[in-house]
Amino acid sequence: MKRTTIKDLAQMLNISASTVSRALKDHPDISSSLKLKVKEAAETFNYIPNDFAINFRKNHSKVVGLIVPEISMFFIPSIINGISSVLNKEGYRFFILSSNESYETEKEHIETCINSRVDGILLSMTNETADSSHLNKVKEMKIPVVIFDKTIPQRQFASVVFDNVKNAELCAEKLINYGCRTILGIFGDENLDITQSRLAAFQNTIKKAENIELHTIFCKSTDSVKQQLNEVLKEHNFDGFFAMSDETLMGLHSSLIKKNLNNSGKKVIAISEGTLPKHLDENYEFIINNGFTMGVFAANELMNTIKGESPNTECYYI
Amino acid sequence: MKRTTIKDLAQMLNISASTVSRALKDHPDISSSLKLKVKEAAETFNYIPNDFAINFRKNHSKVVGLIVPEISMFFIPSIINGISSVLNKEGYRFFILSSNESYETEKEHIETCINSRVDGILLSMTNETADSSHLNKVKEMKIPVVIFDKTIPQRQFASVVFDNVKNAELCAEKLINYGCRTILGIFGDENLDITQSRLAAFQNTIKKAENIELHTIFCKSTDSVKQQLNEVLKEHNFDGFFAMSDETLMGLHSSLIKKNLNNSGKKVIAISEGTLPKHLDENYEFIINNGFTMGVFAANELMNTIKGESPNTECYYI
DNA sequence: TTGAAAGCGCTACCAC
DNA sequence: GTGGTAGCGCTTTCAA
Repeated sequence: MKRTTIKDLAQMLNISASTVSRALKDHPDISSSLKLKVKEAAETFNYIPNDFAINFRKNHSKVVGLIVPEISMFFIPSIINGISSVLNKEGYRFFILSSNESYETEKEHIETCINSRVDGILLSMTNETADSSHLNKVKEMKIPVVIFDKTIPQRQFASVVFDNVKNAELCAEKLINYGCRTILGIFGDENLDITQSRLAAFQNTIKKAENIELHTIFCKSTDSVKQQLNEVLKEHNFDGFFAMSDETLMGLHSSLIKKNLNNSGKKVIAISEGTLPKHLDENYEFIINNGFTMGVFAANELMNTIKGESPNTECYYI
Repeated sequence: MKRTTIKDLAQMLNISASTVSRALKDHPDISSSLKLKVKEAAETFNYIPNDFAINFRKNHSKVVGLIVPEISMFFIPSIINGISSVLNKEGYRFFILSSNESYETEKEHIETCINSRVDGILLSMTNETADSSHLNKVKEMKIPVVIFDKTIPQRQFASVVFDNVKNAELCAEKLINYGCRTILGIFGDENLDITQSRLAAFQNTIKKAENIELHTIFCKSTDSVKQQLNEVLKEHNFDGFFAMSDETLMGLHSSLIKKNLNNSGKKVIAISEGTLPKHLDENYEFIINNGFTMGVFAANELMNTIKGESPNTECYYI
C-alpha cells in the first residue's frame, strides 16, 4: 500500500531528494546521465508524484467547483462537456455541486468550495437566489468566480449569459413572418430574470406587428406546461407557438401529440439548447442556445483570471 | 490573501497549536472554557481549516473519480444525481471525467485518478473497452473501484448493471399480450454487451409466442435510427415497436411523428431511463432503468469498500 | 552540478 | 489538560 516517494528514490540511488525532484522535472542544472538514471528508477519502482503534497506545497488545488441549481438533462450535459473540454486541457479537474434550487444549499456549496481550496468557482444560481451577499467571502478571498446562465444583476464578478433579448426577438420575427395570427408564448418561472427578459423582448416584437393576438403562460416545469395547455388549447385556436426553453418545449410537444395537433401546419419556434429537440419533430424551428459554447466561454474566462489576469466584472452575451 | 492558520490562532491566544487543533474538534481533554475562547478566535479571524493539509496528513482525499464513456443527456444527469446524493452526505466530492468513447482516454483518466489520489473510482466503460487490464494498477494499489452500467465480464471488481434479461423479457411479453404480430426491435450498438443480452432475451421471449414476425435493426445513434427507419418503415407494416434505450426511442419517436404514425394504435414499448420519454407520448410504455437508483447503489457500494469493508467482486442486477 | 534544510498546515504521539 | 515535536511528500532557497 505504501507508495514510492521521492525520498525512497533518493535513498536507492544514494542521492538527495532535491536532486531527484529536479531530475524528474528536467531541471537544466541536472546532468542528463543522472536524469536518465532517476527516471529509470522512477519507472521501475512505479513512482507516482503525490498531487496532495504538490498542491499543498504550491498552495493551489488545480480544481474548480461547479455549482448548478439542478442537474437537469436539458442543459447540464452540454455545459459539462464544454467546461470539461477547456479545463481538462489545462490540467484542471472540477467537481459538481447541485443546489437543488435551494439558496441555502448554494450557500453551503460556496463554503464547501472555499474549504476544499478550489482555485475557482463556476456558478449558476438557483431561482431562490436574490442577491450575491453569499459571495462576499469569495470576493474577499479573491477566489476567481464566473457566473453563467442563471444569474442576477450584479457588478462583482464576470458572467456569461445567453442573449435573451436577441433570441426572443428572432423567434417572434419568425412567427410574424410565417403569418401567424394567434400565438401562444410559453414561458418558464415568472420570477426568473431570464424569463422576464425573454418575455419582454418577445412581447415587444410581437406588438410591432399588427393584429396579432398573443397569449402567454408561465410554467415552472414540463408537467405544468402540459396541465395549462390542457385548458388553454381548448379555448383558443393557435397557429403559432413559442417555447422559451427545452423544458417548456417538451410540454408543448407532449400536448400537441396528445391532441393530434402535430403535422397540422401550426408553427412551433423555440429557444433551445439544441441537443434534444431536433429529434422531437423536424418541423419545429429553433434558435439555439448552445450550452457547450457557454461552458467553454465560462471556463476560459475562469482560467484567465486564475492564471492571474486581472478579474473583470463584465457580462458577456453569447 | 494569507489565510488564518492554526498556528496563527495559537500565537494570538498564547497557547500551542496542538491545543488549538484539539479545541477546534472538541477533544474531551480540553477544558470547555478554552474551547470557547479558541472557537471565538477562530470565528473572528475567519479561520478555515486547510483541507489540503488535512488530506495530506491523513493520506486520503475525500474525492472519488467518476469516469463515464460520454456525457449524454439520457443517462448521466440522473446517475450524477444518484451519486451526488450519497457522496455529499458522506462528505465526499467527485469529479467527472468523460472518455468520449475512447479506450485510450479511459486509460488516461484512470491514471489521472491514481495521480490525484482519489479514494475510489466509479467507472462506466467505453464501447471500445474489451478487457480490464488497464485496471491492474488500481487493483494492485487497492484503490476501490466499482463499475456500473457499461461493463465487460470480469471478476476483479464489484459492478452494478441493469437486469437486461428481465427487462427485455418484460417488454417482449407486453408486446405479445397486446397481440402484436409484426414487431420491430430497435437495438443499440451491436458490439455492446448490453445490446446482446437485451437482444437475446427479447428474441427468445418473442420466439415462444407463435406467428410473430420479428425484425431487428442496430443503431449506434439516434440519427442512425431515423435513417434506418426511413427504409424499413416503407417495407413493413409494424404494429409493435421495441426500443432498447432512450436514445433509440428518440429516433423511433421522431420517425413516427414524421410519417404521421403516432396515434395510430401501434404499440411502443421501451426500456428507458425514465426522465425524458414520459413527455414524448403518453401512449408509450416503459420498463424503467432508473439511473438515480443505479447511481445510489454504485456509490454506496464504493463507500462501503472505501470505509474498509472487504472489497467484493459481485455483480449486482438492479 | 548536487546536497542540506526549512517549511507548507495539520495531527498524533509522548511528555509533563 | 496542555505543550513540544515529529512528520506526511514535495519544492525551493541557500550553500557548497
